[in-house]
Amino acid sequence: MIKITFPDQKVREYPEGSTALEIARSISEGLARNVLSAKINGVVWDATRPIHEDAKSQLLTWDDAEGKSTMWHSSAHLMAEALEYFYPGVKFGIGPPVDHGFYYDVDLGEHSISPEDFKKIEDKMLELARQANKYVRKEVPRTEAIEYFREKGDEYKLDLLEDLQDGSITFYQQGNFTDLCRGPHIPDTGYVKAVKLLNIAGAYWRGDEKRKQLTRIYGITFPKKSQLDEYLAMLEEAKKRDHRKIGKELEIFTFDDDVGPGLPLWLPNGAVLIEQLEKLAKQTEQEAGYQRVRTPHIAKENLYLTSGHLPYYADGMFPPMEMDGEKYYLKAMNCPHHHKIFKELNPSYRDLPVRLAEYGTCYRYEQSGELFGLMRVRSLQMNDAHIYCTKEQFAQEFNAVNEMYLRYFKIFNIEKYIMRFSTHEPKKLGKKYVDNPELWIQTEDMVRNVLIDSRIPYVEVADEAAFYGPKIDVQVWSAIGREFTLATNQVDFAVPARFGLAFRNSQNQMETPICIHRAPLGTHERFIGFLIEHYAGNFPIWLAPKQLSILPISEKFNSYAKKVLELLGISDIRGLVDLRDEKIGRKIRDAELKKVPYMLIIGEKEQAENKVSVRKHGTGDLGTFGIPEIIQLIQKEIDKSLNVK
RNA sequence: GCCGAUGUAGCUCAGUUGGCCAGAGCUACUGAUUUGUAAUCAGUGGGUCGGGGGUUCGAAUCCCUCCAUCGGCUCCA
Repeated sequence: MIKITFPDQKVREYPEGSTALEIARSISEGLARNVLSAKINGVVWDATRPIHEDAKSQLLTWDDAEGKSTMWHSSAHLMAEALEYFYPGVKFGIGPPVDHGFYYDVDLGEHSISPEDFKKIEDKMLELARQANKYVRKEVPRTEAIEYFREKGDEYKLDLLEDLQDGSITFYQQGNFTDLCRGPHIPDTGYVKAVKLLNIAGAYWRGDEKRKQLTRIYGITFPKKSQLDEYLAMLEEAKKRDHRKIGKELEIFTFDDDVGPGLPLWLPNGAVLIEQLEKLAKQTEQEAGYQRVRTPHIAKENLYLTSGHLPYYADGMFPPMEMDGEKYYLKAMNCPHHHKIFKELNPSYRDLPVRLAEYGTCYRYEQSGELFGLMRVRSLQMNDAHIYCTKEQFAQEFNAVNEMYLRYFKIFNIEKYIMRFSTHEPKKLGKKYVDNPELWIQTEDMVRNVLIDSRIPYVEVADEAAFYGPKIDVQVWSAIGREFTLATNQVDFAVPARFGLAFRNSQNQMETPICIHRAPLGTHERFIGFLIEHYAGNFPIWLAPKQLSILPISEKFNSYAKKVLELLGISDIRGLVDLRDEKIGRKIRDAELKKVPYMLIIGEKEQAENKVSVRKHGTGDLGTFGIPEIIQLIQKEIDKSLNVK
């Protein structure tokens, strides 16, 4: 007998060799039907794999992320079986579960596949699923595994076997399909009740662009048909939030072929958004002791040779222009210019920290395939500043920056994010990273301590640092689920020395400052793109391009409406009058569709009483207000949004 | 940059096997209407069918090429 400990700490005894499925059945048949896999002593196992020793056990169902993963991993095998049926000789790369579904990388050889083929593959998968074929685990000696895939001619699996030790190799077989796989899998294919193939993409073998590109097929499966319908509905909803769609509808930005890819044109509404954002940032930074500077968009080659960017990152910059026998580059970052300003200021330790802020426009040559609406562009305005401080001041400065991030997140109601702390990889010192092992460790410790002390949740990832120091990136997700860096906070202990930056310390010795690169609002392009999706275009009133729309019932009230707009304008309220010869229902509809926060309706009664009827976007009629009252209402709402300390 | 898909009026789209001057709705403009909380009616205008080249008696439709966009991969200082 073995002792099984459940998550609630209850212990029960089972015969040696029992499976998670049998354990589930001993509790209830219903549970047994839902068990997809189990966590045995912290490792996810097949529900049908015998357990031979005392263990902590957690049964995994569709409600557990790991249960879903098991299902999707098995679904990848199911899709592989269907693919092999239609495309004999297909070779398989890897086929893992992902956040929403699974994919399989395949080499179709002579064949090709398009979305039109999805239906027949889905149908085949469902047919195979109905057969409820068992997923059978088999431990295989390495030589036998190699023999199997050599005979099958699958060089990708052979490549994978290169990295595997004898004794750790397992095959899983269901129906007519056998795969090299560590598992685990669901008990049989019958658990799959709904299948949807999502898209096709190219993917390099082992993620290496020098290797062959395979065809990646994405799909998702569910244990219930209704769950698939819900998922598809959710995808449709997400598409409605897409900043590219809303950005067009609300006339925020556009791209033009003659201007160039990745070079956004900000329409008047978009310009208001940026200006409001900058107004907030300037105010925040002024309070935090930053000074504003301004620098040109280009610089001579030598600046980037000094900074060390050119040898490493020339590919990411626009090619140089030649002028008077000199090469000039469009700046891809502001720091070198700011370093020069620091040098000119020639501060002593008494003047530190020096905090230089500039929302400089930078140009980066992103690969054409990388461009993505406002989220990934070639001209970008960084919410940039560089803080030069002493080692002693570092922790406090770094912490203050993090606090500024958190304050912004509160203002924008950003709740779903991850702080990603990127550190160096010692083996790559001198190549990818500046060769100064002590400083790396010392700086990373300083950053880690700040994070721990301020109890900011974070994840640490090795080998993702900047070449000049560790960094913290704030990761968020777009409406369609793509992850990207919103804000960044980087430590630089290397480049200031390259620029010969120094200050005189209290002992009258020259010392190199540490530099903190920080961009809490990332780039204004990406931040606005994110905000459009975050708010689905329903901006808080302080940001809204038009805060209200004044809607006269008929032409007779146009002049009173214009007067109201003028009065509101004196209080810095942004609005417009809908002077079109349309009925009020139409004007309201259009203002609602444009997501204008407030509509002021003006007719005979309002004009006579010197008042306005207020309708709130998405809410409806609020009743009649005097002009001072409406000003107060809006100003209160703005204060509430911005004063969140 | 790579794989795959897409590109028709300001916007959203139809035109699916090549065949009369390329269509619709919304927008815009003109007129009528003077309107009370999510679309008033009528008329008018608007398109090098992404660009270039080719096949054909004839191309939005077939082929080549370039550009852009979309989904991924790679990249992201």
